[in-house]
Amino acid sequence: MLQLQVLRDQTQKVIAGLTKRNFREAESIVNEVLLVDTDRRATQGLLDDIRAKSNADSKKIGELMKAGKSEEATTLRNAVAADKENIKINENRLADLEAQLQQLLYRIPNVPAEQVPPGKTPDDNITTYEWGKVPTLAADAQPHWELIKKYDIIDFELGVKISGAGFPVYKGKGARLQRALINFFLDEALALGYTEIQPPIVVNEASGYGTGQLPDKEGQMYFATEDKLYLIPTAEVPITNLYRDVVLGDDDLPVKNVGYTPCFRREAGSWGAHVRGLNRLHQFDKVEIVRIARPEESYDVLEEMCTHVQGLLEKLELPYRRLLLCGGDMGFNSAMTFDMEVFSAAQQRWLEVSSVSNFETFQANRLKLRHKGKDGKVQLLHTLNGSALALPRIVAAIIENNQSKDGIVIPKVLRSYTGFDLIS
RNA sequence: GGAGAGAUGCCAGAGCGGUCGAAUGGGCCGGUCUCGAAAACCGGUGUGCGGGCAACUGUACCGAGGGUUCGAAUCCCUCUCUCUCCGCCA
Repeated sequence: MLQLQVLRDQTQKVIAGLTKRNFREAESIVNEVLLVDTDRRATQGLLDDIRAKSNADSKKIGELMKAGKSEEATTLRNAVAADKENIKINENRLADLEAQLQQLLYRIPNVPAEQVPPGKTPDDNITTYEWGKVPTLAADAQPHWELIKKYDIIDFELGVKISGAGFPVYKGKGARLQRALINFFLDEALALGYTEIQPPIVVNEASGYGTGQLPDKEGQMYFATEDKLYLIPTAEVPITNLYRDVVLGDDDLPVKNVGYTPCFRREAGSWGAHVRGLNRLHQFDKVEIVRIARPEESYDVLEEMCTHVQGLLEKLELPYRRLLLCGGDMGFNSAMTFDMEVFSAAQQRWLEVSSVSNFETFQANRLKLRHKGKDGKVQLLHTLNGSALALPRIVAAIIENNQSKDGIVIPKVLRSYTGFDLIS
């Protein structure tokens, strides 16, 4: 959620930024916000004045009663009663305007950072870095959904039986590969000074609002109606919400958290040819890094996070490219996002395995996550997060790129974690 | 699931329906003292919104939401959460 103050002070800049991400209603909705806000402030001014008068009169009534001047007190009492009506009317009006404002603000996406290129589709994303050589596979190379059957390591049919489509069962070396990757990712983050968090994997409604899944995206989350709890779509939600309504001091910064959780996504209506096998699931595993930083440092932090993620891919010997997302391809909350994509030789396509974003104050404003310095000044912090990494597509890429006539070769860094070199 | 107790500022903990944004203690920050520190003493120490260049000022907030009253942290109702005991249990 954008800050009203920013909307007021930098109206044109905001509109220009929103236009960069093809948010068509930008101008009209921002103007509506400004209009409602003006009304809101006028109403509050009026309300405060009436309240001030009413408070003063009430106090006076007390004094008059004490002094025994009950007639004067009664007169004043009637005056206050009239004010009370007026207060009620304006309170309702104010609440109404605030709700309107809130709804409008919820609809406005974040303003892209300066460096974000304009554009509408993924074709407009800019490749800022590429690493590794795409392996040349044998002519009979197979996609992972064939290989997992061949080696019997991931079973979709079994998943369908006990849960449904998109809930695979990992078996034997498949399960061990999963566990190895999770541990590897966590250890790599810990080595960089991250604190490991094991959060709940269901969250309440307030948390959904805090990180921006609610309102509007409730259709993407599984919901336990009896207890009004949402299954998390990413660890970002619980880990970032740890800091909801929190004022951090200098000693609390920087915040560097890492957490492994399963993630649940309904992915309503997004099934098709491109989402075969592990490419898109209802439940998958992910190690997420979450950072909270001072505004002036957040872009350095973003770079640091990207470097970390790229390091993971390099250690896994997976060829990848780094994309700076264009305005039109960025998520609603993000000010700047880098995607890491791994090339799958067998599918002959790039697979997104990580998305690293700086939300600037967009989430912090909703969360009321602030920093209070030694000078006593309170300001919103910046939040960032990134996958480091999401498992299924990494697994898909490893299986496909490392296939050989002997079996699937486990990347060297993982071998101490898996306990085996080969899936055969 | 059953019974009871409670929810107040960074923490602990007071608070006859008006003088309570809130005693007191601790913590923290600043100062005096000191070569330095401790102790002691003095002062300061919430957030949102509105107005103001600012000093400052109006208003709201004592778990959340309603209600009674001229006036509510204080009375009433509902909800949420926490704690204790019992039951169940990984």
